[in-house]
Amino acid sequence: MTNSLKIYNTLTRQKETFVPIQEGRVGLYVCGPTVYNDVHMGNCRTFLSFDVIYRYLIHLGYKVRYVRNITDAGHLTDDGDEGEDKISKKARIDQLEPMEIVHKYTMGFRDVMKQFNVLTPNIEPTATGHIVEQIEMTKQILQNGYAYEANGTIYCDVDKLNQLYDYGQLSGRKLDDLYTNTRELDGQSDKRGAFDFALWKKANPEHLQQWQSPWGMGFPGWHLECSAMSRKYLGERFDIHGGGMDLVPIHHTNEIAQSMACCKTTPANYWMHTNMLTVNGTKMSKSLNNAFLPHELFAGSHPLLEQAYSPMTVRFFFLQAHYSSTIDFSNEALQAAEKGYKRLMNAHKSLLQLTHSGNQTAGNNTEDKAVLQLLDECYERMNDDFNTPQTIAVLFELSSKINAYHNKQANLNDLSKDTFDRLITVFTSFITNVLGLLDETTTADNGITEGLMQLVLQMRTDARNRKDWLTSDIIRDRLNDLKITVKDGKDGTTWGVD
RNA sequence: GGUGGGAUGGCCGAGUGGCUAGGCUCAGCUCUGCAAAAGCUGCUACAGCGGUUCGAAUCCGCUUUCCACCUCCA
Repeated sequence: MTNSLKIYNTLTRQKETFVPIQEGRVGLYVCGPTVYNDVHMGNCRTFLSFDVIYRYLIHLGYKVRYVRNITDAGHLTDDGDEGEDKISKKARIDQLEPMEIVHKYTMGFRDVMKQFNVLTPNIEPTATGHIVEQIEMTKQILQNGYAYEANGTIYCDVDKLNQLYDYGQLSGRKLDDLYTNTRELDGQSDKRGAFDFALWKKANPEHLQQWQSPWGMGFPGWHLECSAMSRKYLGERFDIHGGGMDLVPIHHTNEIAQSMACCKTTPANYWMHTNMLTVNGTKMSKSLNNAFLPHELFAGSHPLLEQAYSPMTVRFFFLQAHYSSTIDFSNEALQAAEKGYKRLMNAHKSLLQLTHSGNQTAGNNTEDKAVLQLLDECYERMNDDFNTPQTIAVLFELSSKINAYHNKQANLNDLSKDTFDRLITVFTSFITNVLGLLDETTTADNGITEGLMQLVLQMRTDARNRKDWLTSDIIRDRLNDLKITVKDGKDGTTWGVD
């Protein structure tokens, strides 16, 4: 089962069978957030996508080391040499220490990830915690002759590297074409080639974040941290490197350049890229002012939002599209997702309430086989490049069957005990472990709510037995006012929270 | 201008050269004291124009159109 996993590799532009470097183990690196501001929903989508990828790899039995960095230094705001550090710019504006900014937004990011039920990576390294490694890597690249110094800044020599390998392979472009078709940029005076990029930048005295280096006071370049940290924790060559699609042409292209220049190897075998979240067809981004913050979504407090949407509704909404497709945010789509999510979770709840007679012989072989087939399909769909929308479609088909068993519209004893047990195991683990969906209606109140509900529903049942429809309907209507749905079934009455 | 990716039924969103996506909405039926929930059924699409093929929404070409990247961005 595990060896049939296929992954779309940006590097080769095709789906490939996943073969880990070390059998049974996976090294996974994902580019994390720059903590100079709140993460918006577009950022979250990427981390949610890779969360499911991480979860499924674990589910398949792999021992995974998942590294996702926190960028707390570097990353210039401008493209020119006079650019300013994002972290220090924000610090100056807010009259705060850089470390204060970084701490605040790191905490905020972790809080949001927790709300979305995103698993914590095994390591969350920070750029400022790995200055030594970045200096070391810069030294090696200089020694290998693929970098040069100009006024205290170290640039990577892309032209020379391009003789070693195809620099533009990841983005599917030739360096020559890039030269002829790229707009002229200003302020590149120190660079020998237009696509050379800084490994280490000289810092001006007023620069808030700077460190001692062999080339004077400075700070690491835009892309070096990921190369240095992935190398440190996963090795010079590891299995999967991921991130948002917008990182392909510059950031990831230059990460490959750095690894080639330093270690003569491309860092990762499989490159996975998640697509963008759009709003009204346009990419969500901070600069366009169309970015929702997670808490605005949960509270419904953004002008474009008609209502609040829960974290699990949003998680489910994202998973209904493939990670490699754009997905458009709209109230209609989210409301549909909210209902679908509840339907799925209710089916799961119903499944856990079913009891099987224990008969090992299937009462209906066709039905038994159909269920087993659907359970296998869950794996087939996920093995096909983590196709969550198709997996969810299969889970909905199983939901219809579960609901029918639950409401005595179909006979549970059509299934053998083994099939029933497998249904519970697979359905539950896909909902809970693989897709990471939590039941938001569950409350930890020591069963008080459930006890009270049983009391109320018993009173209503008594009224119904007396044909006292007035009383029974008042109870039902009042519960509806509290957003509690009463469901009269053949085996009695159950309830659920809207 | 260059490069890449799209255009699917009322909405969202998968997918494959011939076989049901799925969810939401809507209509009908069953169940029900009535409803709700649930099950079943129906509405049935692949931007346009050519071409390849026994057969194409799926492959090729052209057209229209949208988006992303080429500047930090998940």
